[in-house]
Amino acid sequence: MNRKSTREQIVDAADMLFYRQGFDNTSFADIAGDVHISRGNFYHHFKTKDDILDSVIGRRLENTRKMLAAWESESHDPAERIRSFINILIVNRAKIKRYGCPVGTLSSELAKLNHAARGDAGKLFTLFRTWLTEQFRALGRTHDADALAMHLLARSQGVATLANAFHDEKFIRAEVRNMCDWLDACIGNTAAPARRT
Amino acid sequence: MNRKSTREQIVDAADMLFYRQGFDNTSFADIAGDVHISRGNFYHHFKTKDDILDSVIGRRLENTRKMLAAWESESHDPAERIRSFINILIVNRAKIKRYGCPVGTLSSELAKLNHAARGDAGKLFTLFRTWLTEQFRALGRTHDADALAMHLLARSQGVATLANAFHDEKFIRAEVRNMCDWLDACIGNTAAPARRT
DNA sequence: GACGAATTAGGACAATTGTCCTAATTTTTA
DNA sequence: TAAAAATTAGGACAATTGTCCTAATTCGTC
Repeated sequence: MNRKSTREQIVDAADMLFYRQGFDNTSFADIAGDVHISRGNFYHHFKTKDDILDSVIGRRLENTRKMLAAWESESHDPAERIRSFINILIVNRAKIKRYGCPVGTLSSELAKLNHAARGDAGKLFTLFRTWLTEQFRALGRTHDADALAMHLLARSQGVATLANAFHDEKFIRAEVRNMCDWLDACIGNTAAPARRT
Repeated sequence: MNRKSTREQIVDAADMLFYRQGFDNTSFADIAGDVHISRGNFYHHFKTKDDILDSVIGRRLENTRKMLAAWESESHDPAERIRSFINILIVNRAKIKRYGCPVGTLSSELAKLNHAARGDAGKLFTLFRTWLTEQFRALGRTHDADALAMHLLARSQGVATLANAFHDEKFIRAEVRNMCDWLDACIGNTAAPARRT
């Protein structure tokens, strides 16, 4: 048993619903229905809807940090670590096909809403960017590590967007192979490496 | 003078607002304010908000077809045509930085809303996909033309998403160079070509 | 200039939204 | 067990939403 606190349950449900339906499109009623509490009960745990969003983003940031730390402990090889990043597209392929990338879609939505939490959502991207940069630097690509990190980040974003638009999991697999080949070409090679498409 | 019809003005304003603020986040009041008409006037031109969305998507489809036709008439070289596609990231860089890609963000939003016009919005992607596939086929990449088209489409999507998230135009320019290099490596070469990052 | 059609303004309508209050209930503490 | 604190339910509240009705106005045509 050991039930989670109501507050935790709210953040859990909100996290999932914001991902599946979008932040703006998710109402207090939606979350309340999921958690099986009354709508009026929210105010005791969160003052505003934006407060829930802040908690959700905080939770995602924390989970992401844990995931990155896990990848670091699983392998000391930077290339293998980067492959762990690339591979989340495969691990989460079913959800990505249905709802897109949780980081990218939230960032895009909050940008359109011109929402105050825009910057906080961007921190999720920064987390991956900084971490990837470190790995590429460890690979010896000291001078263009950040550019490589951004490049890889962009490609995984694009894959998620198209996989969602075309409802295509096979495309994810093909592009993951593509990215792994690209990574192999990067390894221990400062000059122009070969690749295939 | 030769003023546009009210209906056209509504679609114009809706097109812009849906792009900048998102479809769901744009109200009748927003559009009415832009066109300077009363809110009650809408029903004479459109029965529902979804009807406006349909018109906006239809307009975007038409404009996209015109753009593709223009690129075809401007050059008979498939590679040059593909470069025209890549270059829209540069042409629209300011808007992309602020609002992301109009195709990708609409597609993502309608997916989250589970909106009926999801499929229609996807046709915008299909338009680019089919056209790019034709160009790669003309380049001699007959067996993997569609994969190359999807790959390029995904990369431009990712660039738009990250440029928006990080408010970074320089990144757009860098990735456009990157994509052009990749294209050069594709030209007249069925085997694995060289590239740089 | 008069008539009919097209267009427009203004507002009613029910539904939903986020917010916030109060009272009841449960849980914790002494 | 009794008092205090934390939690919950239910609903009020104003604002906004998309929709749709009616009356006034503008327009083109004879």
